[in-house]
Order: sequence, then C-alpha cells, then structure tokens
Amino acid sequence: MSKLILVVDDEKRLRDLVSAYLTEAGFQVVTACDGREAMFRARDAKPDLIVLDLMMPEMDGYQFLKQHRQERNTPIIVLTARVQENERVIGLEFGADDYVCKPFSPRELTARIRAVLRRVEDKQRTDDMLRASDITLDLDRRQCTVGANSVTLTPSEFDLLAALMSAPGRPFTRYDLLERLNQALSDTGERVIDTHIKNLRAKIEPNPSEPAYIETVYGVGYRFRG
Amino acid sequence: MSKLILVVDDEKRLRDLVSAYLTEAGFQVVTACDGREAMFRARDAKPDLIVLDLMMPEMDGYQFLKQHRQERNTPIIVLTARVQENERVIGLEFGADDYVCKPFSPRELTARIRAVLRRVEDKQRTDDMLRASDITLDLDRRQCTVGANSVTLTPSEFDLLAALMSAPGRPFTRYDLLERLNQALSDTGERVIDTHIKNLRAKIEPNPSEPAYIETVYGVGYRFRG
DNA sequence: CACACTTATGAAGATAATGTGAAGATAGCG
DNA sequence: CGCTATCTTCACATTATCTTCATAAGTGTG
Repeated sequence: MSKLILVVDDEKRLRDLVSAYLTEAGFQVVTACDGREAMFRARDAKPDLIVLDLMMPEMDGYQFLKQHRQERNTPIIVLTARVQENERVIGLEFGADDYVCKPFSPRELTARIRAVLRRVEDKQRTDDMLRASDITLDLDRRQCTVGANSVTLTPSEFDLLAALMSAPGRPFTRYDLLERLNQALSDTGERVIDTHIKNLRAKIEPNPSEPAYIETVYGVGYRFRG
Repeated sequence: MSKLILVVDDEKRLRDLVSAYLTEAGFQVVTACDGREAMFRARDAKPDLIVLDLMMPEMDGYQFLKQHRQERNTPIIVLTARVQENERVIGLEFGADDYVCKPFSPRELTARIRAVLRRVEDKQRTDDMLRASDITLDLDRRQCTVGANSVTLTPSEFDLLAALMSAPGRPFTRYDLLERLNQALSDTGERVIDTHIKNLRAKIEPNPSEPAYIETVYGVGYRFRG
C-alpha cells in the first residue's frame, strides 16, 4: 500500500524535484504552494505525511501547522532554511515530527520520511483511545464518537469527558474536574462544571434529563457510568 | 498536581530540547547526564517518571535501570537509538514501561509520557473496599452493593455505613457517628442519626423491622453485625 | 406491670445541591 | 477591528438530602 505525501513549498523547482524523487521512491505525491492550498489538499487527499516549508507567503508554515493539527494528526516533516537551533525547536514545538535543513539531499528526505512513517505506525498500535459504552474518544485527534455519529465537542467539554471516561464509575469532584481543565488552576467558581456538564449532556445524551452516560453523584460530583 | 520527570541523557542538546518541551507541556523536569548522576537525582527528587537513554558513558542505561528498580518502581520510558526489535525487547524486559526510538519528536514523547502516567495512576488506584456479610462498600466510587443489587445511598448514609462497617461488631455512639458526618461537629441533635439509620435500613435490610446488618445497641448506639 | 427512658417511624419544614436558561466576558481568528 | 465560538457568571427553578418534631413502640428496672 503506497503512502501519500503532501509537499508544501512555494518554490516550484523544489516541489518538482522532491515530487519526482519521492515518486521514484514509490510514494504518491500531491503538492501545494502555500498554506491555504495545503489546507484544502490536506482535507480532501488526507495524506499520510506532510513535508512542509516553514517560510511561505499567503499562510506560513506555522499557521498551517497549528490549524492543521486541530483537524488531523498527520505526521509532518518541516523544511527549515536556516540551521538555527531556534527554528528547529520552534518547529518541533509547533507539533512537527521531524525537521530537515535546507539544502537537503532527496535521499535524506526520503530516509526521514520512512523513519517517521515507521514511527507513526508503531504509535498507532498504542493509539490513545478511550472507549466506554458506545462512546469513543480519540485523544490524539480530539474527536468524539457516540454510536455511529461523530460529535463536535468544545475543548473543555472534551477534556471533561476524557477525565470522566478515564475512570468509568469513579466520581470526580468539581474541583478534580476543574484541575483537568485549567492546568494552572484558576479561581473560577466550581459551578462552571455544571454548565459544561449540561452542554455535554445535551450533545451526547439521548435524553439529557435522564443521563445514560454522565451520572451526577449528589454531594460529590459526576461520574461516567461504568 | 504537576508531575516531575527525570530526563537522563548524555547529550546536552537533547536534554535541553526535551526539558524545554516538557516544561511547556506542564511538567517539572530535572536532568542527569549519566547513570551515576541519575541514581542521585532519582533518590532525592523522587520523580514520577524517568526518561532514560540506554546508551550512555559512565553507567549505561541497563545498569541504571536494574539498580534503580531495586529501590523504587518509578515508571521508565526508554530512549533507544536503533530501531532494532532486539533493543526494544531488551529494554522492556529490563523493566521499562515504554520505549521511544530516536530520533523522536517531542510530541510523541509527551504523548507516551502521558499514556504511561495514566496507566500507572490507574494501577495505583487500588480501590479500597469494605466487605462484610454480603454488603460491599467501594469507598472510591462511593458505591454500595447488597448481594447482587447496587444500592444508591445519600452522602450521609454512605458515610454512616462506612463508619459502622469499618469496625464490624463494635458499637458506635450517636456522637461518634455524628463526628463522621460533620467534621466540624454541628449542633444538630443526635437524633438525626436515628433517621439516617432508619433510611439506611430501608435501603439495605431485607426486613427493616428486624435488622440483619445494622443492630441497635440499647443505651449505646448502633453496630454493624460482625 | 408501671415507670422512666430509649428507640422507631412517618411526615413536614429547612437546607443544600444541582439543573437550566440567558446574558456578560473572553479568546481566537480572519 | 469586528466576528464567532467558547467560557464564565448569575439568578432562579427544581430536586435531593438533611433535620426537626410529634408520636408510637420498645426496653430495662424495681
């Protein structure tokens, strides 16, 4: 099964070169010349890996990275022009999986691609999923599925549900749950949780007034039915 | 509650990168450059998790692993240079909890760390249970089971029953029991207990008028039949 | 068996916890 | 900067639990 690579760079010469070489190496390739186009390509082609130049007009690499990560968890190899430690770190912190410095040899690039793909395959064995009843949480992609339907949760809602599902049957106090939301615990009242739970229930419960998944434990907090 | 990670690697560059990234991700970090130093750090800092490079001078990863395991059971993630199956297996056999192959992305590392920490926490949650006759109290989940049926108790009822079951056969005065309910002892009359006991009996006794579990000790209080 | 005292019980009022909708604040994005 | 989604706050409705109380029933003692 041949892998699909998305190459994002504003220089046509480079796109063609890389493209030719990767095709030769047995990959399928699609290209994009800026971040905007890349978003489209990534959405419909769903590549297995993305090679991304950080320096681009229109929408630069960082923006693309950040935005793309909200949708998918495609491994990304960053092309960084300067060999500065700085940029590498930044690239990696933005969520890249590896980087290659320009100028680079096509051989090196394919080697890295293969390495990253292998790693990712490994990882998928241990992919972070929470399942309980007929709810599935994909912790990496931050996606939630109830039965057959995919449900869109806000960040807080997702984190809450993840916390509850991490230990089905165990009740969490509102304070416990607050901590999960704000790593640096804010001074927000505990009742925020109530509201989030309400909204969560509205999204995942067939009948919110009689919760099947998220039970309230009077005087304690909430728990995921286990 | 932020977790403390010990990063052991001989390459300063890598230590700094990982360190920066983990800090960013909300962990606290201490580092060591070889096995010898790692032993010291592990002893006094008592990290929640250790990231360990297997290839090091002075005292290599295997030695450290082995020696450290004799003292503590800290979860360990191994950094392994080559992608050889060999080394993975060895690492795991030595007692590592997971491995990450170099070169790795910080994202992957933090994901693994979170996964391992979560696993370990789950394990540590060794639910303490109170059992007597055919009643079970799960103190963590605050669940009560009588025979095969799960019974829903109010906070007071649960705490009362937990108190009684903590010392089957021993009678508790109403005052004793009141203290269990209101840490800051309120001025509520001792008769409240009677009512709670009544409600409790209604929930757990097959025949409340002839209590099989909660006996009343005339002139003293109540006790759980032991 | 009468008496003083303790406990059981049911009902009702008081209190506290949670549900809910709407509106104000905030943050992220274009 | 304005827009939107999200987060937060708040007031009020609703419910669960707690507490009180009056009365009935039970217990031990002389």
